[in-house]
Amino acid sequence: MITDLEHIKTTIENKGVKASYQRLKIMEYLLKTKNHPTVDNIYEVMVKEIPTLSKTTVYNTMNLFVEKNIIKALSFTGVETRYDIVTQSHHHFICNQCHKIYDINTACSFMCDNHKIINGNKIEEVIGYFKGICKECINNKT
Amino acid sequence: MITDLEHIKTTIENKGVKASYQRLKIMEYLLKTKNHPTVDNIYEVMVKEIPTLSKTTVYNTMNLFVEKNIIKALSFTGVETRYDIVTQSHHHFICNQCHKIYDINTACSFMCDNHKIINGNKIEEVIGYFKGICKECINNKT
DNA sequence: ATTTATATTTGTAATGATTACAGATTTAGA
DNA sequence: TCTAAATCTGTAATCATTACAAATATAAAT
Ligand SMILES: [Mn+2]
Ligand SMILES: [Mn+2]
Ligand SMILES: [Zn+2]
Ligand SMILES: [Zn+2]
Repeated sequence: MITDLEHIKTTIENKGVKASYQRLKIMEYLLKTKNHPTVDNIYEVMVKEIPTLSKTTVYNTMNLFVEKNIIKALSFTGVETRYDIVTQSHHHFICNQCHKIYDINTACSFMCDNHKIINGNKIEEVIGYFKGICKECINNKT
Repeated sequence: MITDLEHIKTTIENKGVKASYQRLKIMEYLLKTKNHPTVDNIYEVMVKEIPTLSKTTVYNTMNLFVEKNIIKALSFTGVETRYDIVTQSHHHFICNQCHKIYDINTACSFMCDNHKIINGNKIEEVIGYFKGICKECINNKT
């Protein structure tokens, strides 16, 4: 996994985003931990490395990254938006107990991306996710 | 379609909800217009019939109805929660242009409800919806 | 019918995520 | 170095929703 700052720099600059120190470090964090973080998650971790960091900068950076298709914004039933460094279409499993988010990459009829039209309506995006109890939480239940 | 107030009364009382005037009228509205309204939508319409109506009552009523499985709360990517009088599992198409919400009832592999376990995680609920341009908006595009 | 207890409604204040905005700082170019 | 543009920062505003307590309505008891 490439998390070298130079590589990250070229990666985001190729997407048309100037690579400021804050943006680089936030991008590094997103690549390192692919855990669908909230703005708060990112802020809490990054402010330790960048003590002057403002939460507004995290919001601005997330919005910019989404706009430039560097990340995807996910909004599950909860309140806070979550961000996904994996932009290719995939779905998620959200644990009702520990609230962890898992990527679902197995080929699943879930995404019938092949239906381009449904009831006469033109599909541009298919959003889907599962909710339930995750593997870990099942095992931890004695 | 049964929208007679007496019928509505027994319907919601069968679900264990006392049928106050506000609750009855709100339920009547939900049954009449099955358009996945927001709290604001409901309030704006109902306050004309019940001038003393408080928006808090609409919130309280929606939360109670959801709790008692009379309606379902839907949260798409937007901000406001929408409410669905149709509680049986089905999916939706949201128009990116006119923001109308359509029910998708056609048998669609989309909902692989049959997978009870995915990657070891126990599925309790499958959430899915499509986004795109709806039939009407396509036709209105000259 | 009058009193009393319980449930519901109402209005306002609080919360929490996100955005708006303007001043401070950094970066890049002349 | 000097200047202009971009970025960052902190605070105030916004907006959906909830918390809460007082007011009202409903039901039960006398
Ligand atoms: Mn993901
Ligand atoms: Mn529906
Ligand atoms: Zn879990
Ligand atoms: Zn439309």
